[in-house]
Amino acid sequence: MTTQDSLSTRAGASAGQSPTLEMVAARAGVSRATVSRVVNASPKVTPEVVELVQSAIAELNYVPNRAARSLASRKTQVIALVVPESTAKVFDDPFFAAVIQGVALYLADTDYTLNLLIASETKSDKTRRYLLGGNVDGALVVSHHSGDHSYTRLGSTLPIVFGGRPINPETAEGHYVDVDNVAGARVATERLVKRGCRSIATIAGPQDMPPGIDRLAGWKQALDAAGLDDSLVEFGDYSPADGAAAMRRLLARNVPIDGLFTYSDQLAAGAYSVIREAGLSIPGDIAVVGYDDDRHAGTVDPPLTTVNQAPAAMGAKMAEIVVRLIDGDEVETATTMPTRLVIRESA
Amino acid sequence: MTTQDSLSTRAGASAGQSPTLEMVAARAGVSRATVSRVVNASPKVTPEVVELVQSAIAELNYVPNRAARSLASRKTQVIALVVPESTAKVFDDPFFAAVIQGVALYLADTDYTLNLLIASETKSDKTRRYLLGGNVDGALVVSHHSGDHSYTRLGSTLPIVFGGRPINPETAEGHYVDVDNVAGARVATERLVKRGCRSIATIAGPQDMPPGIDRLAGWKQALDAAGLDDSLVEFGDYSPADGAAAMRRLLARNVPIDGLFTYSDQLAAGAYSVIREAGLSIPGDIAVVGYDDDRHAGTVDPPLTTVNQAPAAMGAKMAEIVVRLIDGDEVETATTMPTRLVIRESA
DNA sequence: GTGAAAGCGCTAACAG
DNA sequence: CTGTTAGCGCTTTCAC
Repeated sequence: MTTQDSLSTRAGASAGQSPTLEMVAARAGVSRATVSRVVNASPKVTPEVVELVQSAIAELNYVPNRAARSLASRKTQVIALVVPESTAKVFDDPFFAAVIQGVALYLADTDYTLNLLIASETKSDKTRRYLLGGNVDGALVVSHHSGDHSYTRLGSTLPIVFGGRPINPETAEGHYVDVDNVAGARVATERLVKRGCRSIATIAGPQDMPPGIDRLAGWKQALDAAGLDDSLVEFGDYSPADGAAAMRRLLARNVPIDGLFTYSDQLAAGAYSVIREAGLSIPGDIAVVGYDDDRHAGTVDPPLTTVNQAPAAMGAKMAEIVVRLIDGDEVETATTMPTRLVIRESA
Repeated sequence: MTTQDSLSTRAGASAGQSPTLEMVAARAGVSRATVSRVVNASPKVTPEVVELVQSAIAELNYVPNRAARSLASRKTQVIALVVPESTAKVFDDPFFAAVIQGVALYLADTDYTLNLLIASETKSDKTRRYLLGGNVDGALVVSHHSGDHSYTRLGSTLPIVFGGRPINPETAEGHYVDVDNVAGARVATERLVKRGCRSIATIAGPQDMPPGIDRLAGWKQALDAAGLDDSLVEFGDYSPADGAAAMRRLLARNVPIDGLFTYSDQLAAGAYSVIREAGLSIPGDIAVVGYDDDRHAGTVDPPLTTVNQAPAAMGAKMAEIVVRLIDGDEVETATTMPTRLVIRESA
């Protein structure tokens, strides 16, 4: 008589309750152990029996229960992808979005499940405990701010790989895969040099994290190697607006500039508008090279020459590495992904 | 002496094996059932005992084992976020990225875990079975292509909510949250009308999916209400290049145009360049309103007046709804998120 | 090669 | 309000 109807939502399954391993065993006329072996592709099971079990599985449309399997095997088959909240802007960044995509795509072909976890700083404890509480087999951490390598400590307890080099590799534990930012920036800048630019400026990125530091370093290397002045640097953060502001500052120096390398395509977009406002042409007056090869790079006017980092590949690599780590393989601590200069029309 | 150090990665756990509920019980001098009650915040436990148990939990740094809990309670506490692979471009789209972020953020405050699942069309079966195999308590589906509502069928078996209205709401099962695209487009167009524009064109989006259809309809509604001509429509897809091409076609009609509404900010960006090429000014000659309020909207020149959809809020709403559905609550099938006109300088 | 038995860590009636 | 008793569905020695 009670209003238990709302329960139906859960109870509704009455029709086809998920078949259990036991039901498969009964149907195939073998023991549960055997079914388990077949499911786990154990080598020592008679081919005929395998056949038998498999068809039973198919007929019943059996799907192993993850929780049970996990409980019994003491493996979760779950890999956490941790995104520090301060870096939640990560989702705003095509680069990270692609990394995440790469991770998900790679894992889709394995038996691992991806646990997307955004970790708010206020409850970093909760996250930490979740990770160490035996709820995941391994973790991936992507973050903008190196400071977030607070998770670095987990490295000794749980297989973990970071996206991007930690601030202090010597100190940090855990593996990481990074893109070769200095080489990328160097090659980008060299493009400008070869083009004949003699006064090359840069709108650098945040210097509190590796990419910002490395790209600036790469720019310097190229300039120094060419014997050019390396004092034309202004800093920007992420948005086109930052790029515009930085470009204004650069122009305000009243020093002729014929080449520009920016920390990101977004920054370049901002610089574009200011350059144009100033009545200058691209690449005629100022040739510009960006970084990221984001989706807008090819459609801005003129199409932007930039550095492609294959972020999806990086994500896949990270995933591949945790999996290997979980399997107990030895993996070198650092993995560096190559970068590629994409030449379009801005330089 | 040996270089076995790297192995410590896995072996390190030897020190502190995760404490079990039983250990907590022993330490607190109560039964496991009581500890379980405390952990699950059961109302009927003496405050003193709660105290006792909680300190034992704290001391032991106990974290409940999800698999065991799930197995015993027959709930997984997992919500899947399904992203059809063809829509993997979703990660390229700031809108969807924000939706995902909204989902993750919302779930972070609940006891649910987010399972990011990219579903390749080739193995949609695998995905389907995974979802129905009792591995998740509910699912969220975000996709560009309405066709992907193939997952629509799961609605009757598993709590599921879609992002965006299905092609055919009457036929589809499951709940969905959508943004009010027609209202958004109408308001955007009305802005143009109020501004005094009498010849308002539109660069519409793909007509094979709801947003494209709805935004075009909203534009028409505003025009019809004002008694203006609604024949100035050209179609574009996603890129600025499409927008440029469509604008060219519009201009080629040789009909005076003083207002333009575009399906997206990207399309507007393309239109911008063509309008300028034609020697026309914005908003002087042609006022333009975009849609999406993407991160570039505020930095283009002139800053674009556009429609903001609060994608993160939509994601949070989707998450909130599945959770309610899982709890057995009744929730209206359709939820519509409001839209907001962001007035800048282009109109 | 296959089966039997014993749990994995936790929740859920059911007593008391 | 708290303890007892059974499992949840699967893996895993250990015999046969």
